[in-house]
Amino acid sequence: MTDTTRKPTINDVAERAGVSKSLVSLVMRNAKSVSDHRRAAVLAAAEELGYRPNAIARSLVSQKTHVVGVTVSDFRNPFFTDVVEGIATVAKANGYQTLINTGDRTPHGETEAIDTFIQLRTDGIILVGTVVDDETIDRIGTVSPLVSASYASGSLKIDSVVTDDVKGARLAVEHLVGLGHRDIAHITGGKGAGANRRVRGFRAAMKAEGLSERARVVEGEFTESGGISGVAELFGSGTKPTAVFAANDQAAIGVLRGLTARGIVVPNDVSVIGYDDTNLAAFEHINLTSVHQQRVLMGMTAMELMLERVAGSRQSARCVTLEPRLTVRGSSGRAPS
Amino acid sequence: MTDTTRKPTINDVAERAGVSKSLVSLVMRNAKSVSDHRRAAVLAAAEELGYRPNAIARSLVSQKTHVVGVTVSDFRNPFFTDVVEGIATVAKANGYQTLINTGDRTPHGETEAIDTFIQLRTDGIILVGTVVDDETIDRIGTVSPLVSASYASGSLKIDSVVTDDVKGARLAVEHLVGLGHRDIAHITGGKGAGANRRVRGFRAAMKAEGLSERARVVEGEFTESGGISGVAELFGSGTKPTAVFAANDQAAIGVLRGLTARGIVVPNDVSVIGYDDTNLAAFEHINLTSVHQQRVLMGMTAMELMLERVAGSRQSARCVTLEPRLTVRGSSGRAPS
DNA sequence: ACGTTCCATTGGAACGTTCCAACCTCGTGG
DNA sequence: CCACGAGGTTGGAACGTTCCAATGGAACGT
Repeated sequence: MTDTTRKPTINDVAERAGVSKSLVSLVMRNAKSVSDHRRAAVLAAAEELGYRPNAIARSLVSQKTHVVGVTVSDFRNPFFTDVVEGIATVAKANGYQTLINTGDRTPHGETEAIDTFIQLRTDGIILVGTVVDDETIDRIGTVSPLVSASYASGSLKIDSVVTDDVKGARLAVEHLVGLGHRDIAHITGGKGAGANRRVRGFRAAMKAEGLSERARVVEGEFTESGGISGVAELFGSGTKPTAVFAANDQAAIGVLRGLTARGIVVPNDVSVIGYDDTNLAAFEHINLTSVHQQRVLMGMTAMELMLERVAGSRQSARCVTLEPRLTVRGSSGRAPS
Repeated sequence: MTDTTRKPTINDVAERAGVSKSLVSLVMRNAKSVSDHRRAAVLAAAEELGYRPNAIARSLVSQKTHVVGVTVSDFRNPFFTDVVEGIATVAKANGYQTLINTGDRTPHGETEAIDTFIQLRTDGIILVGTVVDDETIDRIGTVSPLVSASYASGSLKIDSVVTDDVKGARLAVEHLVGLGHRDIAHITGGKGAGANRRVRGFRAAMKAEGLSERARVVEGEFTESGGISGVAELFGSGTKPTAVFAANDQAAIGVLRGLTARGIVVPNDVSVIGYDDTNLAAFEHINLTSVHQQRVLMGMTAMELMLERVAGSRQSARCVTLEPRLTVRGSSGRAPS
């Protein structure tokens, strides 16, 4: 009562209800061994004062925050927002909050974001499409439960959940070859999470089809401009491909744009395939054939792995692999004869 | 030294460096009145132990968390992610973290999310495109600094930042009228934030043009399906419009889709205008004329208002209005004669 | 030589909870 | 009638920081 602006504490409630703070604490956590009339009195007092338990103080003593930190490399990429949605859904269902941070796509920024989580003592950290190196991941893994989504870390300390990108790339190649394409190019995702596996998958699949020497690979990025510059390189010199497999949907959209600007018609002249099968690909006016990733499931699985770790029910590292599949739309068609 | 797994505390560092915990505290907050050799000793000890200050304990005594809670109604709408990006940028630049939560688009879910923020004692709360009612907003405003983005609350306790949607709608109408259109329809955003203002602006602008009786308004939603059903209604019966103004880009994309399905050519037969001017509108294959909102600026402004409140440098409520402008692309053209 | 000021440093009291051992008060069985 | 256990309740000690008043020197001017 001394200061009317200050938020009421457990002691204020106790005083008003005429009980000890310990009893208020028990009521707030609805313990069973509390008599009905006391419980009612406490709840009434709490209601009257507008008391809300202080999660900060609670965390300090219980050594649990019920918050998991999530770093996401790019907020604008719908792939990531879907993964985050999956994480948030499972988190909320289990009484966890999510603290979201973006590392500005740089290793340094992301490391800083992670450090903040450590200082905040989040119960765990989930990296979505991380760009930090394995050594750093390993180091953090010793300090905090850590799960990586969309990037398979080499570290033995942490869990990860990824799509089988090698297979995803193979699905794309097989589809194109089935349509009669032989000169197929891949625009990579640069240093982005999963980019390596897609390149390897592409090369392996082309080899399996006996098309190794016709496979072209050019360096790109997981962005629209990455796709545009890839097209410039592919169609500037050398044998022009009849099909382009881009490392993600945003890059594929850049490819569509680059091709249109050159007067090349999709899919009549050139077929295009993306990766992720985001909502973008599904828009009728884009209508992009794309390798589907189970994005929301990826996020949900990541959070489930985290819950196992937090509960201490599992010590060993686990890597969950999700199956890709191909969603065929209008941007891929028969190879020109 | 008793427990090797436990995280080191300020006392461990103090002991190792041979100083008091108070001095360690000073070094950690890099206060100036510390001798160089002691500072070096403390930093060395901290480094060796891998000490990271516990932000929880710090918050408890300082009564500041340096975290702001952000509720966002729909993660998948790129408009919101841009606003959040603006918030996060300014927050980070000022040493604040953002805790993001989605209320599952329901008032109840959002209220719950807000309550969690209150228990966590976030320094403030920013609502992005909120769906909760004015009364609740008002109540929360007495407990915590509160800023609403994209929705102008009637509450006098809280700050808000919105786009001048009445003017935005007028820009759309004037553009269409300038192209010779007279039968113009509007598909609304239903109960979404800002939807009302856009309807009012549309009606007012049509009236100003002397076209009140030719204005058609049908109920929609801020989603693709909202646009599709709007088209079904508009072109199912009654005078068919030559131009459709949708309440946001996602709905406009639904409109494009619905029109294409009916064999109606854009913009030759019908012109379409969206709202938000998201990245979607800019995609070459969508190429949508749209009313531009300064999304990132909206987020940045919201966070700046929050900072003023947190610093206590302002008590009175403020409502910042941002200017819309029209981005003309390929989906709007001259009215058919 | 002696106050005075200033700087570096310190221990103890907060902050608002939970946890734990201890304490009543019954009722019950021996 | 007493020992015992169980249910309900309590005060004090954590948790890991920051804040504050106090301390001990060193430097300074007179």
